[in-house]
Amino acid sequence: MVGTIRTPRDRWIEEGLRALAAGGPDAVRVEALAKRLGVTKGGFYGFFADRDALLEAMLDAWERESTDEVIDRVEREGGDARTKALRAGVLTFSSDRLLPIDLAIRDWARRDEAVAERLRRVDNRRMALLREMIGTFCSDSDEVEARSLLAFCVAIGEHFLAADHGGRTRGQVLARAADLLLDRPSTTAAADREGPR
Amino acid sequence: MVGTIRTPRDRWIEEGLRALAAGGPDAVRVEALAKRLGVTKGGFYGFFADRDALLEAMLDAWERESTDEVIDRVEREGGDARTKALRAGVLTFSSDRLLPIDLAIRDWARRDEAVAERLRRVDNRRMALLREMIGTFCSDSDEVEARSLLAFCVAIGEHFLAADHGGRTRGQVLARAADLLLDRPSTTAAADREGPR
DNA sequence: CTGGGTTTATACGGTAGCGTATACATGAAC
DNA sequence: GTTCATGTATACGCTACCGTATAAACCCAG
Repeated sequence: MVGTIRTPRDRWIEEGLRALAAGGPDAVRVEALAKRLGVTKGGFYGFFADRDALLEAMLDAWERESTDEVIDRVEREGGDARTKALRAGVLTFSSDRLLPIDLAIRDWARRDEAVAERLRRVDNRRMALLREMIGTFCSDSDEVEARSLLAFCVAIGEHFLAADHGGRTRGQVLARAADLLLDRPSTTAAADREGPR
Repeated sequence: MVGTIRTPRDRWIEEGLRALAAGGPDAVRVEALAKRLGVTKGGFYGFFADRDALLEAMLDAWERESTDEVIDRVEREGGDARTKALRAGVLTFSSDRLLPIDLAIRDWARRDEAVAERLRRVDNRRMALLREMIGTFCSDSDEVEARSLLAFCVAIGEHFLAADHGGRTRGQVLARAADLLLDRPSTTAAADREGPR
């Protein structure tokens, strides 16, 4: 090793993910990233063969970060299944950093089969966590699957929806939806109902 | 009127929506549309001031088509609330034409406030239909809202999810999820099998 | 058949981005 | 202090696209 690396490979990936989150894959442009990093694109092609190689590396980083790292951390901190699955969801879907990247990749996957394949791997691991959590209070495996899908869809779909809720906040409605999905008596009930089934 | 219009304004909008559905707003490029229409961009600037004007017109067309037209048709064909809301959903979310446009606009709305505002108008009308349908069998308005949100999120989120379901098809799991949301006894009850519906 | 308005083709200048080539700068090793 | 690999700046050719200008093609009215 001789010359000091001022802008290492990881910085390009990090900045690329930021651009992806902000504007989708089309917004990941080598010269724009360089400008944001305060350098020119001179060094870029030492780390990456071309723009596509950066996109691949970004997806690698995202995939690792949103599966292994999240799961490692969840396992390390322990707790029961419900606690762990909840923490996994929080780590992913409440992260100002990971969430926008996640959403951008979901849209990207609709148009690129290779991206869809990666997303499938990640989503399957997340679904496994959801099944584990919901399986703690529901024994019908078909219903576990349905509730897990509902939970996952709401975690994602919520961010693609623009509807208002007549005086209620989105958070309030989501809380009530979680009660339904997790088969909890509603915490805000009036003349109250009960969860399905 | 003299010269015949070979490529009327609507053709540009239609082709623009196709490009939007296929590749997002960045894929709507004047010269690319012209090529697909078999002309050059010569006539484009007679109909539109610039590319942004086309994007606006596309959004206008989409907004009208996915609210007024759907709702007119639903009302015209009649039926009870449940039937009508269901038909509205089918018209929008089972359309090979409208669905991909809808999804593309949802992603677009995350980055453009003006698009988000339009989406809010459309989504609010759709939510109203859902509330109406779910209100026919559920009286707690908070729960109606929660179930409507869940239904909407699953209708959208489903397309942004890549997970598998362990032997089941996505359709089967969705059918069971619909049973839960609509408070129907499951049609695929506990111990048995068979397809959706 | 001719005139005139409308649509389209073609050509242009400008910007932005990719990928390459090449020279410069840096700092650890010797 | 020299060496030298490595990261960086700069310049280049190329392509794609935008928006404008202008000329050609077209079609209907008269």
